[in-house]
Amino acid sequence: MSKYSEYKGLNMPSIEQDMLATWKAGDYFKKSMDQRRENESFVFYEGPPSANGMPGIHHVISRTIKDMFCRFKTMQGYLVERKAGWDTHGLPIELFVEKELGITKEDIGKKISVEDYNNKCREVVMRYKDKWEEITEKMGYWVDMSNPYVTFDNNYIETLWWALKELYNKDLLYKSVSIQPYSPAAGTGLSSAELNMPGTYKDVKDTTVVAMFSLAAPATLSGFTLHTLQTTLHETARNAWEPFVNLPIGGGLLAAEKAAEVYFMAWTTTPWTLPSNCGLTVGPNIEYVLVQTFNPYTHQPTNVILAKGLLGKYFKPEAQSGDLTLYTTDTKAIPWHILAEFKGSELEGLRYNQLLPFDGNTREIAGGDPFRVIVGDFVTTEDGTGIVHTAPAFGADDNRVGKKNNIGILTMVDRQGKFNDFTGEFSGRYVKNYKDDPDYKDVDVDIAVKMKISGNAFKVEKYEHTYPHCWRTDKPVLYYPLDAWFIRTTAVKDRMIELNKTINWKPKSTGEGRFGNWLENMVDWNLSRSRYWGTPLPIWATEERDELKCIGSIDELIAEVNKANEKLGTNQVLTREGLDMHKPYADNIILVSDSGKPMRREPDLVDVWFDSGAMPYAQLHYPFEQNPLDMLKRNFPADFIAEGVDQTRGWFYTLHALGVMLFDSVAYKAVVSNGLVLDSKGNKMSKSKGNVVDPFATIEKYSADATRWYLVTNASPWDSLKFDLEGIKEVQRKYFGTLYNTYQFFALYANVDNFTFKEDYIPVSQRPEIDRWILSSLHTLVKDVTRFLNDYEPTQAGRAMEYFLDEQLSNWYVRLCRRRFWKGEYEFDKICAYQTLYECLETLSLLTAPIAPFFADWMYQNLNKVSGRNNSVSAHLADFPLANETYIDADLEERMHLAQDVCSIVLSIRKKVNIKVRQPLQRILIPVMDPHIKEQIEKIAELIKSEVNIKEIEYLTDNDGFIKKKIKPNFKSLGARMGAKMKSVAAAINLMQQNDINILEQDRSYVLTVDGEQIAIGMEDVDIIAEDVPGWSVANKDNITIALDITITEKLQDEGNAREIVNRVQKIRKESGFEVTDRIIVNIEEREALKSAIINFNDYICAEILADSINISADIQDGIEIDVNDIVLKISILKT
RNA sequence: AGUCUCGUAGCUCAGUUGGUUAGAGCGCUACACUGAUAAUGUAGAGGUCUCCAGUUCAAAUCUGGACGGGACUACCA
Repeated sequence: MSKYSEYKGLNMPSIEQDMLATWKAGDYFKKSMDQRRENESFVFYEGPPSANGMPGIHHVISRTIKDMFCRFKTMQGYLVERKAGWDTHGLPIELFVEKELGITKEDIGKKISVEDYNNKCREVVMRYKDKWEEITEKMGYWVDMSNPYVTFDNNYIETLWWALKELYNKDLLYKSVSIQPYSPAAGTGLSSAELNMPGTYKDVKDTTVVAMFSLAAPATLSGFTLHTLQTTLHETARNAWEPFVNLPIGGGLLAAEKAAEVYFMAWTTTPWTLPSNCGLTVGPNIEYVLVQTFNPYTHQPTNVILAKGLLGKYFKPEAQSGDLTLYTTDTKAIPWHILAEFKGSELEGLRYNQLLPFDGNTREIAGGDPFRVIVGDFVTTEDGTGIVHTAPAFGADDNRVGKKNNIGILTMVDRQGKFNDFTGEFSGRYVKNYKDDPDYKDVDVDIAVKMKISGNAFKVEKYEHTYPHCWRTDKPVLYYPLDAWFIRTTAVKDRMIELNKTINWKPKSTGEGRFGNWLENMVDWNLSRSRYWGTPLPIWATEERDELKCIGSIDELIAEVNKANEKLGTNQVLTREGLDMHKPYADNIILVSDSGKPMRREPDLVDVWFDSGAMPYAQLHYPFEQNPLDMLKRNFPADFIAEGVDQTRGWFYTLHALGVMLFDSVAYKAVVSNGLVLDSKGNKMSKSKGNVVDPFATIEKYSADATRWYLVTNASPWDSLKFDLEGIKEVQRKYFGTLYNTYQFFALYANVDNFTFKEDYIPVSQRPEIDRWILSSLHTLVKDVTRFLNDYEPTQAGRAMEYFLDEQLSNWYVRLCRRRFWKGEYEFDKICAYQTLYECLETLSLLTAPIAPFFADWMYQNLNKVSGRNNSVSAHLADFPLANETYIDADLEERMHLAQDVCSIVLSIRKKVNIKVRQPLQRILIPVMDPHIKEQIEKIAELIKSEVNIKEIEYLTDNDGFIKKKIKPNFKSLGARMGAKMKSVAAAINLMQQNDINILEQDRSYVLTVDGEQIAIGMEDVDIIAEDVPGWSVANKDNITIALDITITEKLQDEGNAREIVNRVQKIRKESGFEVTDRIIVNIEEREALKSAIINFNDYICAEILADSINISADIQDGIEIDVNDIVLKISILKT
C-alpha cells in the first residue's frame, strides 16, 4: 500500500459510514480507553436523557461538546470513561403513558392497577432507545451504551436509598407542609412542569380588595408584650382628631374612640384568602406613613398605615393637608395628612385585630402567635400598599415567612376548593366556580361587600393579571398546603456557595449569576412527588407518625421485613432477586417499629432530579460494590460535565447539592452549559410550530462532522444558536472542502513522486523559508488550539483551525508552492515540500479529530496507511499534537504576513492600472521608515517578486525625498497627557507640513503652538507613514505603501508574451489529455510581434511546457487558434 | 415580575485595557486566473454598531434607563 487514496469527489456521509465500520471492526472506542488504562483519569459524567422521546438537534449540540472534550482529553493521554445512562422515572413518562392509555391520574389504581401502570411506564421509557443509540452512533458520540446506568434498576435505586439514609442520619431529611399548586377541580397537585405548559397562564379579571386591618387597642392586648409604638400610634391618631371631636365631619358625629382606630392597608387579589390571614408582612427597609383621612366607603374618619412610596395610588396630591372640616360624602379628593413616618422594621411585632373572625379561624386553631406584623424581604412597593396580607396556607412566600415568624396557619378552604363549615355565612361556598355552576356567585365580591360595610375596605376594584390554570380542567389553580418531604439544603447553603466558587463555569456568568443567585435564594428541596412511577421514599412510619425508619439498603430492608414477620406474625417474603422496589410492591411491605408497632411506607416518590443528581455514585452502585472508597475516588468528582443551560437549576443543582451534602465536595470541577438551539429565524423549536430539525436527516444529508463543526464554530456553545442548514452547507464547502482539496492536491503529486515519507525527516531549520513559515504557523496553531480546548473554548479552537487552513495553508502555502510539487526532480526541495505539507495535514487531522472525528480520522488514516509514520492506526488512538516551540518563529510569521499584505497591495495596483499578473514588471518601490520592516521584507523579497511577477524591489528611505509623508496623532499616548486639549492638538498635528515632519523626525521632538501655548510632542505621539510617491502608481494598506513601476519595456513585453504562450500551450496540453510528463514538439504560426518573445525566451518556454523544440512556421495546418495578448495565431502540438 | 443572556452589513459572527477610516465569511456585482479547476485571486456595493441619557478630550466598547429576542425561576400581595 504505497499510494494515497485519491477520490472523485467529497462525499462526507459516505466517509462517515466507512469510518463507523472501521471503528467498529477495530473496536477503537474501547481501545482508546484500554491503551490508557494505567494513566491518570479524566472523569466525565453523562447526564442521562430520557428515551421516551425522539432525540432532537438540540441533543446533538450538547453531545458534540461532551464528545469533543472527552476525545480531546483521551488524545492528551487521560483515561476518559464514558458511561451512558438513562433517566427513566418521572412525570413526563407518566403523562406520556396516561395519554397513550387515555386515562388520567385518578384512574390509576381504579381502571388500571398500579402494577400494570408501572409496567407500562417501564416499557414506554425505553421506547426510543434504539433511535437514541442510532443517533449517538451516527453523530459519532463515543459513549459506552453497552453497560448504561438505568435509574429504575434495583442497584441504582439502592444507592439512592443509601444516599437518602445518609441525609436522614444527618438530619437533612424532614417532613413538612409545603404550598404547592393544586387543582381543586381535578383534585390533584400539579407539578411545575404542568404549570409551565403553554396556555396555563391566562389573563383574568379578579375582584381585588385593599383590606384594612385594625391595630389592636392596647387594652385588648393583655397577655402579650406591649409594643410601645402601638400605644403611640393610637395616641397620635386620637390627638390628630381631637380638635374635630364635636364637628359633624365625614357624614356623622365623630366618635373619639373610633377616630383613634389605626388600620394597616393590605391589598389582595384573592379576597377568599382573607379569612385565612395570619399576618401582615412589611419590608424592613421600606418607609411607611400613618395617614389621617376618611374611609371612602363609610366616610368615617380613619387612620391608615401604608408604604410612603405608594401614597399616590390612594391619595391625590392636591388633597394633602386639605381641610378636614370641609369633608362631606360628596368630596372627590379626600383630604389627608401624614401624621408619622417609620421604617418597616419598626412596625415588626405590632398586633392587629383579626379581619374576618369566624368559628374556624381562631387564634387557637391557627396555632403559633398570629395576627402580628412581620418583616419579609420579598415585599416591594411596586403595587399594593407595601403591606402584604399573609395567608400561610395559600402562598409559598407567605408560608415561608409565616413559618419563620411562627404566625400559625389557617386553612379555611378545603381540597374541593370551598370554604369549610366554620366560615360563617361563606361556609360551603366555592372560592372559584369549580363546578361550572351557572348560578355561581363570586364569593370574592361578597367578601368585599361585607368589608365595605364594616369599614374594613379602602378600595375595591377589578384587576386584570395573569394567573395559572390547571391544564386539564382549565380552572384556576390554587396554592394549597400539602404534606411533603424535604431535604434541608438550606443547612449547607453557605458551603454550596463557597464550593461553587471553585467550579469552572462556562460561561462564567451562568455560574456566578444564574446559579449563584439561585444558591443565594435557595429554599429546601421538596423531594415528594405524589405519583406512581419513580423511586419510592425509603421511609416507613407508624400510624401515629411517632416512629420513623429510614432504610438504606436492600439487605437492611430484608432484615427489617424478617424482623416484622417475627414480631407482627406477618408472612412477607422478600429476596434480593425477586425484588421490585417500585410501587405497589414497596407499599405493601410492612415493617415493625422499635416499640413493636406496624409501620407503613410513606407513600411519596422521590423527585426524579434526585435520581439524576445522585448519578455519580448510583452509577457505581456505591457503596455496595468492592472497594467502594477506591472506586469513588477514581470517579468523583467529575472533571467535566456539559448539558444545556436549562439544567442549571436541574441537574447542575442536584449534582452540586448532593455532592456537598454527602461528601462535602463539588460534584464537578468544570461545567459547560450550552444555549438553546433555535430555528433559523430565532424561534424556539417546537413540534407544534413544525420547525424542528430532524438530526437524522441532517446527518444523513450533510454529515455529522459538518453538523458538529457548524454547531461548534458558528457561535459559542452558550450563546443560543440559530440553526440554519445553509450554515452547515457552508462549513462543508469551506472547511471540509478546502481540507479535502488540499489533501487531494497532496495525494495527486505524492503518488506521482512516490513520496511515502520514507526519507529521513529533514530538519526544519534546513527547509526553505516558506516551509519554516507554515510549520511555525502550524505549531502556533497547535498551541492555540490546545489552549482553547483546555479552556473549554471550542469555538475559538475551531475558528483558529479554519483560519489556518484557509488563509495560511490553502490560500498561501499551497498556492505559492504548487510549482514545487509538480516541477523538477524528486530531490531536496521537493521532499521538503512534501514533508512539510504532510506534516500540516497530519497535524491538522489530529487537531480536528475531537470536533470532526470522522473526516479527521479518514484523512489521518489515508496519510498514515502509506507513511506508517505514526504507530496508531486511528487518529483517536493517537496522541494530541504537542507544539514544538523551536519551530515557532514570530519574526517569520510577521514577515510572511507582511508579504501577504505587500502582494495584496501590488495586485490591487495591477488591477487598478489593468496590467495582468502574467505580464512581468520591472520593480516596486517600498518606502520604509522603519529599518526592521526593510529587513523583514528583504528576507521574503524572492517570494514577493515571484508572487506578483516583478523583477526587483527597491526601498525608499525618506532621505531620497520622494516620499510624501502623512502624520497622524497617536491618540492613545497623546490623549492621556493632553486631556481636554486633545482636539486642538490633533488638529495641529494634522496641519503639519512635510518639513515640519522632517524636523520632528530629525530632532525626535517638535513644538506645536496650540491656542498660544507651546506643546512639545515626541515621536511616540504620532504615526508617520509614507502616503505617496508622487508620479507613481501607489496604494497602501495600514502602514505599508507601495509604488509600482508600470513601464513595460520591450523585454518585459516579450517575457509577458512568452508566459502567455506557455499558458495557452498548457491549456491545450490539458485539454488534449496529455500526461503531465509527456514531451511535445510545438509548431507555431509566425507573427512578427511575437517572434522576439519566442526567440529570446525559447529555453524558458520549452522548459515550462516540456517541449523539445518550438518551430516557427509561416503556415500551420490543423492548428488550434489561440490568442496571445490580442494577437491571434495558430499553434499545433504533437507528442514526441 | 425577578435573574441571566443576546442585540454590529441582507445572513452568520469578530471587535484587545475606551483611541478617531468598525472587520471577516457567506450572499450579491464586476473583473481576473486556469497543471488544486465542483478550486482560486482582486475589486465594488452594503452600517444611525437597537434607542435615549450620562461619564470622558474621545464610546460599538464604561454607567444608568428604555425597547426587542431568548432562557430560567416565580406568579406572590
